[in-house]
Amino acid sequence: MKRLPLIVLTGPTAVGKTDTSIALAKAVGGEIISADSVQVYRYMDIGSAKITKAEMEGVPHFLIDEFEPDEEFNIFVFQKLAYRYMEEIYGRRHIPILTGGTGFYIQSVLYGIEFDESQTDFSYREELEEYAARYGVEALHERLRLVDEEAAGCIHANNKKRVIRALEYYHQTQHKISEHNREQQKKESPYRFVYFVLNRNREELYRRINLRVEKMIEQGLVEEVRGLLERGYTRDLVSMQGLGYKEIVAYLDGEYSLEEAIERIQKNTRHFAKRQLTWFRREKDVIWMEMEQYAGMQELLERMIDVLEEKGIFL
RNA sequence: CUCCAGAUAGCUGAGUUGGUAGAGCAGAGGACUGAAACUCCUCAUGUCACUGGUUCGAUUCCGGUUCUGAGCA
Repeated sequence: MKRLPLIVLTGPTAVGKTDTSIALAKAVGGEIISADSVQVYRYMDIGSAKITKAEMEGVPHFLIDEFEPDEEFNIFVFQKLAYRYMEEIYGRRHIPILTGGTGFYIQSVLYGIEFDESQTDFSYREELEEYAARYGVEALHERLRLVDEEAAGCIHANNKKRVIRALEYYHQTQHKISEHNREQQKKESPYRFVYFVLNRNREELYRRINLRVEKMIEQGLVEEVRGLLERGYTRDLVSMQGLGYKEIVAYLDGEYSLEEAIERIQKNTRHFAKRQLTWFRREKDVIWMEMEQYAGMQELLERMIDVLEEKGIFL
């Protein structure tokens, strides 16, 4: 069975993925699938640094602007849609390029992680949430230990969200999530893939992040958030937890000044970039591209195409 | 000028009734398998401004110096 080609292009936020993805897509005849948990939402453009129609330069893009901010979107939904689009792209004899900063999403597609068909059980989550509020996170963790000792050993009691998910998993499937995870971890990718991670030196990356946040404000991030609130999207939505959105909402609610909101967005974005790098470091078969090693886009592109040829992507 | 207050980790602060020091933030590292731009874990030797003195021992007490703030001119 011949493995299908897949290009992954990722890296920490503000590293320069968007520009690179367009150049690469044009060079290899690729179509882009966005692996970004915020750009999928409509009306969230400035804060998510969403690519504009003009910047796309005619390259097809998927999973951008496909959901309303109050629709449920998660990795399960993402994966299903990504596979659907990939099939279409292969049908056109094009190469899918998975681009975006959500490492978890990329992993789910690349390794074909299997998810249970059952729907998110919000009421059960809420029930556990209340249990934790009443008896403490330790007690909740103890409940997990009773049904899945291994998972309890891996998940810190303070990590309430993960503890709840592990309990939810057991509740829905009668199986231990730790066993499920162990099986999924063994998986080999069914694709002939190249996984590029763009990177640059930390100071430079942080400088770019700080600058980008300032630009977002100039471009009207505050107005964008105000618009979202006027449309009725509230701060408790998952989409509104996005970087830049939650802080501006808090500012508009009078919790702190605009200046402080800006500083918080910058800080939180730096932290996010750091977490992304931790994720990518752990991924296997990753090809790191240090941006400062290349004089410009042309040079970077040439190097990437060399790698693609070596790996037999164009076979 | 002041029988005034302060000078402690990159920043902001605690503290040591004299036995060489803790926090928060920043920063670094890590985890993550249906909320993932989420959530969570780990990481501090710093001439305790400088300089004399008292003391077995001073960052901690006393004197002086420098700087900062406040006040008075």
